[in-house]
Amino acid sequence: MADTSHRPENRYGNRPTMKDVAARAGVGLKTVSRVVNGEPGVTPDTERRVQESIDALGFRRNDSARVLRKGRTASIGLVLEDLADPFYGPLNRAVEEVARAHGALLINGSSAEDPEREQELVLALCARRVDGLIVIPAGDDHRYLEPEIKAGVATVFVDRPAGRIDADVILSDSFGGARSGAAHLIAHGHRRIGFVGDQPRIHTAIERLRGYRTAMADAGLAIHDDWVALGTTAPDRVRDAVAGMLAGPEPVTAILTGNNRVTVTAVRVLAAYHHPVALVGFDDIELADLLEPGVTVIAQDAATLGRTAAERLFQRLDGAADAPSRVVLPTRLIARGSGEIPPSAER
Amino acid sequence: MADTSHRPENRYGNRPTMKDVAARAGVGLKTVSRVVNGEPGVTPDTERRVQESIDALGFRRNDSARVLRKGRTASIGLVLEDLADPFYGPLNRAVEEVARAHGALLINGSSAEDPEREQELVLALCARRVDGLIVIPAGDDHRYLEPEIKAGVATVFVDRPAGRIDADVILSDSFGGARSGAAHLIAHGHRRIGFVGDQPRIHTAIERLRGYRTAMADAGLAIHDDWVALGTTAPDRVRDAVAGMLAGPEPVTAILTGNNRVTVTAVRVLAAYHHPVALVGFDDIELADLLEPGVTVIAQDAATLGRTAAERLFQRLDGAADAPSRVVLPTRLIARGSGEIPPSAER
DNA sequence: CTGAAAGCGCTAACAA
DNA sequence: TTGTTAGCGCTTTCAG
Repeated sequence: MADTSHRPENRYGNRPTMKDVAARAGVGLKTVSRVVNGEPGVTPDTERRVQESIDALGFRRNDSARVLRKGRTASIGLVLEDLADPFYGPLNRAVEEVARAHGALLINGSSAEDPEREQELVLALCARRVDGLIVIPAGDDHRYLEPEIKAGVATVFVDRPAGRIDADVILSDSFGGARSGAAHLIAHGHRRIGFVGDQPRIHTAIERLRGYRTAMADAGLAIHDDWVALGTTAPDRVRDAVAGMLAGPEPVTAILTGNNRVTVTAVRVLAAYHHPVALVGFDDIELADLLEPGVTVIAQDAATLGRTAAERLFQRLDGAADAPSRVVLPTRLIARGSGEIPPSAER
Repeated sequence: MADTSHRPENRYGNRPTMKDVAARAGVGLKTVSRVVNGEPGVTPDTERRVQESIDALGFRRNDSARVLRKGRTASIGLVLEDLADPFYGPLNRAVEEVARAHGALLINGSSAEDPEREQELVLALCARRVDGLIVIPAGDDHRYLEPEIKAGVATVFVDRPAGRIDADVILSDSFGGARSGAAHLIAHGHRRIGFVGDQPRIHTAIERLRGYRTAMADAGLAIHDDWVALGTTAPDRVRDAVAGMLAGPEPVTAILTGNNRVTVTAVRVLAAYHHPVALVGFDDIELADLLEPGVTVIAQDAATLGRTAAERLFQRLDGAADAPSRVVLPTRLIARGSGEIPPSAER
């Protein structure tokens, strides 16, 4: 145990404070503060002496104290569903880049699609006094955020709208995207089309289902009960859902999947199936173009979703006080083969 | 503009403090603190009155102030290369889960493979007084961290070792993995094998190259200069590198790629090539099993990497003072077809 | 069981 | 140009 410490013990291990630096440099506390923060009004000579003390002591400003005094933490929180889901990677990164451009750090966490965990996380972030919050909601009731928002925590929702409160939101056009996906399959001759989506609690799941229903109705096609399956994205659940649609009395000839997790599993199931079945997936997935057939998808732009949300957040932080807005980004259908497979001959 | 505020203005928008709660409940400040923190020694009746005030005022404890006083922030920092890279998603998530289990929040950021940005981020995290740091290094000199570590910031490196300082590190067996990948190709009859890797500044790139060289040497095979290409993972660079190896005077019949980003581009190039070329990729990639041929990979377990690192970090935070350790996790070769393609007939 | 006082490390406001 | 004083909102200490 080396005994080099001649500095007073303090709670951060053994960190020098501005006071220590000031003492060593033989100047006042405020002078150190000025040097550390690059404020004007310090002789080059004094500055040099202070800087020397800083280096010698290994001083690093304690931002916790600074935050307490200044009232802004220069950090924002991002709550998403799953940090490991590739869909959220680009979104996360885009938010980070905007935050960085504004000198803010990013604190983030996964709700794991659990409303309670979402709330717990969000409130923990509020206790840390993040300046703003970007939330991909898991729950559908965000009234718990009202006092926070009233207290000045800027909040933007992405990917799904807030529940029961009025707030900024950035969405992809789930309804339109799903509708065009289903219409695409119909245009290629399909009449019996299945929809495998996410849990009905999730807004996008419902919207995509609605898009599918609308396209079917527009084409005058009835939907058999067995053709719609909402639920978790667990591979087993998806596997069963797809198998069910393929095996029933009115087997589908095409499937529309509700998100990237579902698509990946559906691709696996269909690859092993004895008959060609058409597939359109919501969300683009890596390597989709190289599969045989390529996977036709309705792509959303996750990075733009994140960037737009973060920019909106910083507008709010910079004082924008207009009414909450709702931005809906378009989706894009990318035909790669799987969505253009014609209905297979009757069994 | 509603004028409901009869509370004193303070800097966080308009947030009530413990003092406000105390005043309203007609109790002392410390009593509020006790209730908020669930400390014993408060009459049920008093507690009820305080709780009522808390709810009415929408009070939320200011953790910044708490942190200043207590010295621990209950947050850890994670610096990785790119939040959008699917390889880091599971790692990130695993770290988050461990942090959560320990009641800590996760602050994270991307170094974008830029040593300066890494340092900037790390020091910003230190200024926030994160309790600990998990770093996937971009740079190769971490002496800038010495004062921080000495001051008590626990630090664990993952995926790549620290440069010029002694610290805990969790790695995958890059050397062994690459060696087995190359040996696998050799066992399948290849003699001219190329290696396309990441930038030579990156430790794993060098280790994997070394694994490749060792396997070749073990088999008594010479390596032509054109067969090794290190550089960025930009698709264009990889495309050119692969094309070069395929076109030279001594064209390769098989390729070993150095990470997931490189593999994805190599798969694209080879899919468009007129000749079958064998491929083994470092890192598993989603849907690799469904391509034709399936992509043979050397898989590392990113989640375990992250979990192990986080657990080590919390051991340190809980006082573990043993010498820095180095953990090397095994990799696993998954044969799916592309690595078992025999050398193609001479042109 | 309860509360008053001191102080965490910093910055704002003012004085010298 | 420099330093002093008074907090930021909380927890710790110690006295009622």
